[in-house]
Formats: sequence, C-alpha cells, structure tokens
Amino acid sequence: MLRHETAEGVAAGRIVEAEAYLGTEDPASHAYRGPSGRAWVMFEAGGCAYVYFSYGTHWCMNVVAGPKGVGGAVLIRALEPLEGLDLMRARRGRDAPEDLCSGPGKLARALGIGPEQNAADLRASALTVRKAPFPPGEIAVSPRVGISRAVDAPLRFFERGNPHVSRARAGATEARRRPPRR
DNA sequence: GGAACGATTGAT
DNA sequence: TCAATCGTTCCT
Repeated sequence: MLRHETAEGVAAGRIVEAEAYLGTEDPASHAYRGPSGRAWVMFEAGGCAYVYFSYGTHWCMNVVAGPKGVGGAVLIRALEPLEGLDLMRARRGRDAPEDLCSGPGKLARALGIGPEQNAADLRASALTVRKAPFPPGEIAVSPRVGISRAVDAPLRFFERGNPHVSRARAGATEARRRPPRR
C-alpha cells in the first residue's frame, strides 16, 4: 500500500494497478534519453519516489526501481482507498470511493503528493510504501495506458475485477489486440 | 527561438 | 470529443 502523512492527516490505499517503465531501452520511458531533465530521479537507487508533472495539470508518482545508475520506475496508477477517505474526498472534490484514486493523477491529488515528494525516501519519510493488510487477488497483465511508443509491451499490472482500477481509455486491457498487419 | 507533444482528467 | 496547461523534446 501507499501511505502519506501530512499536516492534514493520513491518507493511504492499497496499490491495485501499476505500470513498469524501464531504462534507456524503453522508448516509452522518461529514462529513455538518459538521466537528463526530470528523469534524473529514475537513475537513483531504488526505493525513492519519482514525481512528475503531467499534461500541465496533474502530478503522477512512481516508485524508483533498480540499482543506482540504471533507469527504471513503477508508475502507481490506482489505489483502493483504505485510510483517510474523507481527506481524500476533500482533496478530490468527489464522493464515491471509486472516484478517489482510480488514476495516477487522481491518487496523487487524493494523497497530497506533489513536487515536494520527488526523490523522497519511500522507506523513511512521510510518504511510504508498505505491506498491504490483505493479499491481492488475481493479477492481470496488459499493455500500458496512454503511451504512443512500445504500445504492445505487457508492462501494466492490475488486480482483476477491482473497481478502483483506472478505466483504460486507450483500451489497454488484456483483451486488447492490435489489428493484424498485412 | 518556436512548435509540438505528453505515463491525464473532467466537462461537454 | 475537447480544453486545460506547462515542462520537455525536437525542429529550424
């Protein structure tokens, strides 16, 4: 689960959807061009947060993975809210639990995650990743959502049937198929 | 120096 | 289906 402690209170949820972004070999990854610009954090040692500004409007949060010097991170795409739901509601301006954390921008907003948390140590800071209170169900795999390169790589992972999983606009479900080329 | 695009969301 | 909105990338 992902948990954030702020002056406003605690908000936490169980991670139910995530995507892997690799290093300089993954054209869809921010790390593709090396440790320049915002992507430098992806080349730090695993265990810290990579927070980036998306579409000029939203913040998204990753867990950096792999050894120092190698690019890689896991984008947290959806949470099942478990703690601080009213705080999440206030931050999100939504009421339904399924509307609080069912997308990378939504969950960052709900947990109060922003640029201040970039490069934060997820083992020992206000923002942590820890073991969930109950184990996952079946894990399904699909292509990643919202990208235009490496669109077929099966690097999205989610708990099948969980109502808090984001709705994949791009149709990135396990049933998705690219039309056969002729 | 400028144009285009993007690991998204919410309203129309 | 489209606007919001801005940092990064890519082109001239």
